[in-house]
Amino acid sequence: MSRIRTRYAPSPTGKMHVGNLRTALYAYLIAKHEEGDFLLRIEDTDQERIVKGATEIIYRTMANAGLLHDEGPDKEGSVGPYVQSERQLSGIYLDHAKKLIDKGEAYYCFCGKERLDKLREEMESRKETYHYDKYCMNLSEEEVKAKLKAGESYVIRQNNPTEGETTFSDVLYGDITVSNSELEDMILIKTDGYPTYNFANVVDDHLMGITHVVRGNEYLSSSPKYNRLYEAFGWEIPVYVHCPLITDEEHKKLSKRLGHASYEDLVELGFLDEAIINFVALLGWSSGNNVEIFSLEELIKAFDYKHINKSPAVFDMKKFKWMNSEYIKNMDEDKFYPLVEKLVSEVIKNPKLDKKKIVALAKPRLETLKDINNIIDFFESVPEYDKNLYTHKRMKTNPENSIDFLKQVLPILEASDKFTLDHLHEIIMAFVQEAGIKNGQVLWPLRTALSGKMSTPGGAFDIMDILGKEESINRIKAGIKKLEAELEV
RNA sequence: GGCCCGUUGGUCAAGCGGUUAAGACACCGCCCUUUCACGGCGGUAACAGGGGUUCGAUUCCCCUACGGGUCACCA
Repeated sequence: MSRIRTRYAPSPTGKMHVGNLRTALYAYLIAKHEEGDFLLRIEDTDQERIVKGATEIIYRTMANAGLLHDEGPDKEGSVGPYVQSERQLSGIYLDHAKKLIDKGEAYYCFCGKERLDKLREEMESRKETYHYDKYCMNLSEEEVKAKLKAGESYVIRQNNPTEGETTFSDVLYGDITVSNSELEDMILIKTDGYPTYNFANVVDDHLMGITHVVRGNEYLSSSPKYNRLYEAFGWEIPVYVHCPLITDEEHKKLSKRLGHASYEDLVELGFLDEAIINFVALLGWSSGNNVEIFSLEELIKAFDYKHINKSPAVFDMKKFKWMNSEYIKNMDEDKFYPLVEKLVSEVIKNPKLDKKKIVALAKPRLETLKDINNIIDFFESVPEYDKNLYTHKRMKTNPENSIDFLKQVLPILEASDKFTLDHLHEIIMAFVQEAGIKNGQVLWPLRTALSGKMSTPGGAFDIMDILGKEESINRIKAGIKKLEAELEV
């Protein structure tokens, strides 16, 4: 067995879509599982669609995701260059196309847009599927030479048989056979001299020694044409791995409109790199032994591409959020804090508040990084709230008795010189015991007055510990005032 | 429309001729608890339909239905 080589071959046309990311990930995992090579090749043969900066996005995304390539434009190997527009300069694509012409497997075509449009129209009106009609196949060698000499613009097309059938094999989908009459004489070299994706892809995969072609399901139906190209060249056909689609909740292809289309969007929404990789890996693949949380290293070890699913997978935001929260919970505080420091600073301005403590408290309850501000904003200031927040059925508290409880604890807190977690716990609990009431009867009103929120990270003690004595007491007083004002008839 | 592919609970998914058809997310209930959450325990919920093959089909074959992909000088 030769060394496995896979590649990720994106076009620099924008952000990195989740579907592409998964294709890249699977290609990476397949190679690394067997200690093979993973290459990055930029397919920029459509000069019009190139988006400036898109290549940088690809580099950045791959790096952030941890999908490090062994060879690529920025990491030269022995089969470079790794950018198709650069490869084009040496004329390899045209040379290869000409080899095919010599073998009768391709031909020059001089048909202009007008004729093609007309042809298409005619066929459509007859309800036939459009196929190029091999018109230029009938040109004699002399005619071709004359046209070339005259400088007529041309393309080179693949010459596919019209009878018989072609079979190709995919590891996941098995043998797929199509009638040759379905095969279009696809264009190999465009008028501008650039190869089409279809052609460059095959040529480069072969020249770069790619053993496993990993790509999206959408290429499944064009694969027979690729096979014919390999056969025409007499090249060894690679192992095909066509990955299933990723869809949205409506079972439609993921789109940008949903806001979770690209890797960058997900990061923007507050998802962690590791969680994204983990989740995307599980969209279409499973380890088979009930493990779901995988680091990239663990994925490499566990990944067996023969277990990739055939059916499309829905990108479920809920499960994704759960997974992200798992990663957040398990992260070291020191590593986590820098990730949210900026966000937290937008909300917590009071220099007396210990942001690290606040973050530590909020961390276990986050689904995404972005959630944090809505959870901790009350530390900065108490929001407007309804007095009925003081009502708690199980604690048997209500606005009326909350006033009493708050008034009773207030002097105890005021008298305390220490405001540490332990000490607060001690003095409040002593009071609770003495008064013969339930913990919640004093703690619930306290927490409400301190936060003005239905739910908070941590409890009354944690909040007081962070707020400090002065602010805590002010808030409790404000709570009493509010209740008195609102209960007054 | 032609061609190709797919179809196990709401979602992700185990299963690869004989199972009480796993597990996870979500949902519901209970417990824990100063709230929510976390955590623990439990529950509801699935083999698209119809024919074969077989002693026996979720597993193999065919048909239908539904879903998706593809039909460019885009990748």
